[in-house]
Amino acid sequence: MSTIGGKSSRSGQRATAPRSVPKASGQVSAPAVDDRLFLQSVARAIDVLEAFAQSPKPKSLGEIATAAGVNKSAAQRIGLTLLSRGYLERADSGGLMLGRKLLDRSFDYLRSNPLIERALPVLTDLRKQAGERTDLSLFDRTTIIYATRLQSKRETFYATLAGRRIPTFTSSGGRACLALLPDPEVDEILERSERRPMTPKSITDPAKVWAKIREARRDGYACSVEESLIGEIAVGAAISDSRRRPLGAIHIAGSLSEWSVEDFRRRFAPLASEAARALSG
Amino acid sequence: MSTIGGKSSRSGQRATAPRSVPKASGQVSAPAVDDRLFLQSVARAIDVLEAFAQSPKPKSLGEIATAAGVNKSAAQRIGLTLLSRGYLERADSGGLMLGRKLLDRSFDYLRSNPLIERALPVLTDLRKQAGERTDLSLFDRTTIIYATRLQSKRETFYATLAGRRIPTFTSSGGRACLALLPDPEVDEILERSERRPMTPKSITDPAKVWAKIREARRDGYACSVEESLIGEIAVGAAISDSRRRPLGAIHIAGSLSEWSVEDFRRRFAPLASEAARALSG
DNA sequence: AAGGAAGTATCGAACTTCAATACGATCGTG
DNA sequence: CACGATCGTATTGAAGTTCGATACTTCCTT
Repeated sequence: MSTIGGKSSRSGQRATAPRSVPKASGQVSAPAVDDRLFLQSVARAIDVLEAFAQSPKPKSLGEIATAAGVNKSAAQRIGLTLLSRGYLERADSGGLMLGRKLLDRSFDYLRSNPLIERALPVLTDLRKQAGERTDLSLFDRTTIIYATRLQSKRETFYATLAGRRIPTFTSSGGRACLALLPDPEVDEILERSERRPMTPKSITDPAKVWAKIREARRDGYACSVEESLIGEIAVGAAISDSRRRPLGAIHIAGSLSEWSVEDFRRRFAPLASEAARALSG
Repeated sequence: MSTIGGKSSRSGQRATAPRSVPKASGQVSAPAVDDRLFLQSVARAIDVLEAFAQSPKPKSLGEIATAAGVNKSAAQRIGLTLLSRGYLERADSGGLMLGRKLLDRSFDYLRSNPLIERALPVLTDLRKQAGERTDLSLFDRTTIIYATRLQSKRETFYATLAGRRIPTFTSSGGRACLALLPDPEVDEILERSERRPMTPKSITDPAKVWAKIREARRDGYACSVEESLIGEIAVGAAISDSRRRPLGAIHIAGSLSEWSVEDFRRRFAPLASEAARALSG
């Protein structure tokens, strides 16, 4: 997957009306841009970086070219440029891999997001009080992104990393966010979502997801049991802005080996809801 | 700060020998690139993103242009391109701010780094055993980057975020890394480091830093007291590869309000060292 | 009402980028 | 040991993509 239009997107007709550039793929959310203001080489550099999302192993220039959908010359130019800036690094094998500089940018992002700054002390207290993993997620339409994760025990690798995305409709916090939206918008998001289940227990049938969302509207929080990880239960409560638009959610996650579904909900749902309310404006 | 050559870096002489492109600024570590394989527009797009490092607030196109050292037209093109890909977002104020997609890239990076995957369970156990904050940092010559942070109590905002950089010579883990390097290389790193103290207690005098490094060579770990944050003590032990080159370090950090320097060292230095040894190969 | 700043849009020039190609080195295999 | 396949690297002519100045509109501030 990569930019669609292949060859030359902006060629030939110079005096035409503004054409919009098609988005890469996947989630359709970012705004389109007038053709003549669109920088092809920048977009392709992004394609190269994003090519590592599928498999983040070191790649040769040829592999990069294939994965990013550019020719070898472009891979060479882009690769060397990103290398010189630290966004790619040389692997011991000689190939190119993602570079440490990427961490700097995400640090800047985290630092720039006021919600995260406000939420962190609340999350910390919550984790201490609950004794279970506590996450802050950011709502991004069809997916949510975990921005901060405070684990309490040993967790799976992916349960500890910030930046991970999960379909909104399978996650407790995501459903809590959906519960704040008007019906048509929920439908649109469900429509656009990739309906592949993360676990055998994932609820993917729109009707059943809708039932969970209505439940969340009633209760003020949402719950998911083994829908993103077998053996895990989570409750989530949405954080909203002043116009009650969802910004993200607070999650509390625990293990079914230690809790019954009912006990977990009873105990932690109020904590999550209260924390989320404190952060909403 | 941005690319140096201002106007046209690669103009005129087509048939010249390869010239290297000067690095942007700051840390000199990334390799230079042959002029003719260097993508100016990609580099400028990076400049734009990096412009938010100084102050991550939303910026107008004019502010971006100034901060990144490009003209307004370039800021417009780059800004819109990055916006269309989600690496910038529109702020409520109308300006542009960093976008959530940045988190995806750093997630890919974290996921791609085998050390991090191996270290996380070790770190988790260590945090549980120590009951104090436990960090994994990556060695990057003049600076270290915190890649994973497992807090135990309420911490300052910056002590919780991954991606943060700190001068190698002030950090416990950084000094433990330096202790593995040959003398001239240490000198070179100290030379290149920005010697601005992070706190009044920061040791910046090269001779005194060297004393700490020798101490680390003797003990197998390093210690820093209030050098990056007032009231904080930390011990760090280096993780090395098969050739004993430093890859990063394990840090254990606690509060001076709860520990004396000696007690803290005695108790946690062995834990950090053992964990680091387990991860070295 | 004037002045300023912001976002947006346009355009011709030409510099930067493009893609094909070539070269030397390495590697694994027949 | 030679062969073919890939790798990273480097070069080149062509032209398309990018450049930067400029202008327009809108919105605030003074």
